[in-house]
Amino acid sequence: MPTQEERKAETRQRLLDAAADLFATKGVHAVSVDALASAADRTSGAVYAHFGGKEGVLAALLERWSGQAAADIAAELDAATDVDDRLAAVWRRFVDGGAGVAGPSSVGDRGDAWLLLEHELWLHAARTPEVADDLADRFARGRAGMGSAFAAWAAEEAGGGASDPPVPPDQLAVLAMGLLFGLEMQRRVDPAAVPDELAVTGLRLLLGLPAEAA
Amino acid sequence: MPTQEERKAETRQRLLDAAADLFATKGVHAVSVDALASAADRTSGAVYAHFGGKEGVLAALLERWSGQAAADIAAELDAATDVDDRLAAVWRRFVDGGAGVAGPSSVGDRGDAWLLLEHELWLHAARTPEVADDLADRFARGRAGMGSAFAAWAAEEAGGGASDPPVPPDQLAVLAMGLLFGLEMQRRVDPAAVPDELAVTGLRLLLGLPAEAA
DNA sequence: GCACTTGCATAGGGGTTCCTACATATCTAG
DNA sequence: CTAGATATGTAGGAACCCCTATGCAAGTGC
Repeated sequence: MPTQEERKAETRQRLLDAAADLFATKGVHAVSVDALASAADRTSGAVYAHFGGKEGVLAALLERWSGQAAADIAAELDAATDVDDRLAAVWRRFVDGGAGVAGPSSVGDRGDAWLLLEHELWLHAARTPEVADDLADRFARGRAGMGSAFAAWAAEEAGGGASDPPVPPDQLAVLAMGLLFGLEMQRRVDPAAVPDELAVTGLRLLLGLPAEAA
Repeated sequence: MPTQEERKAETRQRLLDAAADLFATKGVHAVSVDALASAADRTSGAVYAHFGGKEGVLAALLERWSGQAAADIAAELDAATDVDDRLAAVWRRFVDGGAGVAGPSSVGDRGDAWLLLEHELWLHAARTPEVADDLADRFARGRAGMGSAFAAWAAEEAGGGASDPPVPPDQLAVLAMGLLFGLEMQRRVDPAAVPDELAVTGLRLLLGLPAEAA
């Protein structure tokens, strides 16, 4: 006998999970409210009671992910030891998709769908100023995570005699995030054009390192 | 008394222009066939006679632009003289949008809408393998244009004693295009995060040049 | 000038979607 | 146990959209 609040929380979770999956794989516009609800074993009534409509679901999804991606990337950066390993890990995170995107329970078979949704959100935000502000926060958090990681390991390597990064960490994060997004866009339609090594090389160049590891 | 072929060509042009404008500003899914036709002062019948449906319009739009963007970028690269000027011009081309996007006659007031459509096409292609091939060609042409320009001016500067680019021109083009796309994505939702100088700096770094001009 | 073709308009069927009342089941308080 | 509150299911109206069938007018070949 679950309490009411638990019931409510569960359907909310189910709806968001289903939305994350369906929106990413089929596209937001291709998913009807009924289809979304039914994928969550609920009906459209629940959707409107919770979110007021499809738009509300989208907004809730955005909020749910805010910060998580940033934390994920930062964690990834701290995990590996070698510079190239770290860079490769960051790139891989982009290519393979973030963890927990489809929710903890129903991990979708295709983890790489999150980027599609990210682009869908971006497209939506680019035409809707209020949403743009949200997405700007999202990006800013991601940059902050990367930036602090860059700063940390730059300081760490300064002792090792490595060269200073050519631009301040926060700006470096903008460039790195940009490169990651843009390379992934090309890779998605033509994987051969963007081998993993090239991505690492690009990141190395932005860091002011030689193209290839010594 | 226009000939039949002229009539046909004009409506085709009108439909494509209207589609370019509407698709970019409102998004493909938000534009009905009737709305599209009516914006071109025609009716849905004409749309189906010409393109068979909305999908066909999209494909025709893609074809119309193929190569043009590539040529534009290459031309832009050749026009300026200073390296930074060239890089800034490339970046500006991205920010302000390509010329002739909305057709020669009805230049839309917002030239920057083409990137939104580019993303829309990308999103569509990422879920539709046949379309992905088309878009891959499109990207490849863009890279080829940039790559040859890079190669040309690298050779030119080799005499001047400048350092070699750190990676071959074709790979450089992949990185540069990636950076441009990714920076524009961030700029769109948060212009302050991506000042023009930062974009130029990023491109300089990819070219193996110091972050700031001497 | 006349049959023929072609380009586009018109009208409407069939399906889908969004959203809203209302009904029902489930939980909560006293 | 009962009454009320709350969460979700159910049903349906109204709008919208895609697409096809058909009509008409404008160009074309003879």
